[in-house]
Amino acid sequence: MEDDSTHNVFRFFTEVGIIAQFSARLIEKNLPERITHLHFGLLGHMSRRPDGETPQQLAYAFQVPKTSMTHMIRVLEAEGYIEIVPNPEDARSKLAKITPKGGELLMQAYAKSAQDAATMDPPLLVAQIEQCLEPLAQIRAQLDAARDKSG
Amino acid sequence: MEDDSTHNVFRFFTEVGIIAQFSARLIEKNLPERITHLHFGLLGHMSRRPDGETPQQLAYAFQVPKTSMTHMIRVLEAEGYIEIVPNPEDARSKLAKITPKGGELLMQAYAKSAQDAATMDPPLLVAQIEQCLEPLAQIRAQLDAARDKSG
DNA sequence: TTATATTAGTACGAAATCGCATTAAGGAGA
DNA sequence: TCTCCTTAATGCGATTTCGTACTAATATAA
Repeated sequence: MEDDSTHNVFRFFTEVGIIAQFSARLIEKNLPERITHLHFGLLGHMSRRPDGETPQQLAYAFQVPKTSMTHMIRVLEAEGYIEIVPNPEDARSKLAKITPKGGELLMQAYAKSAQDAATMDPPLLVAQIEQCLEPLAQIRAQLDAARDKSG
Repeated sequence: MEDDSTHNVFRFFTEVGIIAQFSARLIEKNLPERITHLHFGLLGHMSRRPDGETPQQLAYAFQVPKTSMTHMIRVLEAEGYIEIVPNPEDARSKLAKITPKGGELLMQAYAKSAQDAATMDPPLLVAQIEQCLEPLAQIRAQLDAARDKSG
């Protein structure tokens, strides 16, 4: 990779980092105390997996340490947004499932954040966002693949 | 914003969030204990501003609370990567400046991370990255503008 | 079967994050 | 000049993050 590409890659990471920070704030503005955008992401993830997922799977999917996931899950459970049940296939393990209350929170926060995004001033550049979507998905998939190879 | 756009916006935020997480890890792998990608970003920022910046300015630029910035700056100073000098224009304030040691760290981490990025397997999708760069910059600029209006 | 290695989750502790309240300096008005 | 208001930074404390070490259950192998 020659110098110019290197520079572009770093610039890309910088832009992505800043945008991620903004989107996190956008969502957390519409979440209760103690619930972060990662919790929101967890609820969304679980809502697509009604059978539940293990803490391990969740930690992997969200790229956070297992201990951090333990803590996040505990917060969500304490607030009643998820429930933890034993894993019938492995007594060491557990399954985390979203509750109706969690689904409710997810919907509410989604709707409010969508509203905020829609009424932003100056308006969100939806055309640019859609233009980026495919390449970003490819880049992410490639990063996933590289992670799986190296650890 | 109709439903489809809304969905795309959220999907965009999700992809961006995951990629940001990956890039953070990529860089932190080449940084000493206790130094994060945010510290790396701070050093890069300061390297372009030899006269230094106030903690306030840095907190704003990186969108973190002032108290968090106080702490990050303290870590960087304790390790000798920056120096804190009084602000000649305002005795309440201070200026944070990168030191030669900090510049050294910045270069080293940059070089190593560039190497890692270049040797990734499967390889980084540089074409897609460059394709996203402009739209991402526009999106970020627009988010900056929206932030300035509302707070 | 029993010993061994691996794996899921967590307890614990050090460090980081960040909201609230405080201190000190700057600025505006009488 | 003397108040009063605002602002820069920090002290403090509750919470979160995450590395290390541990426990319990599972898989493997002799």
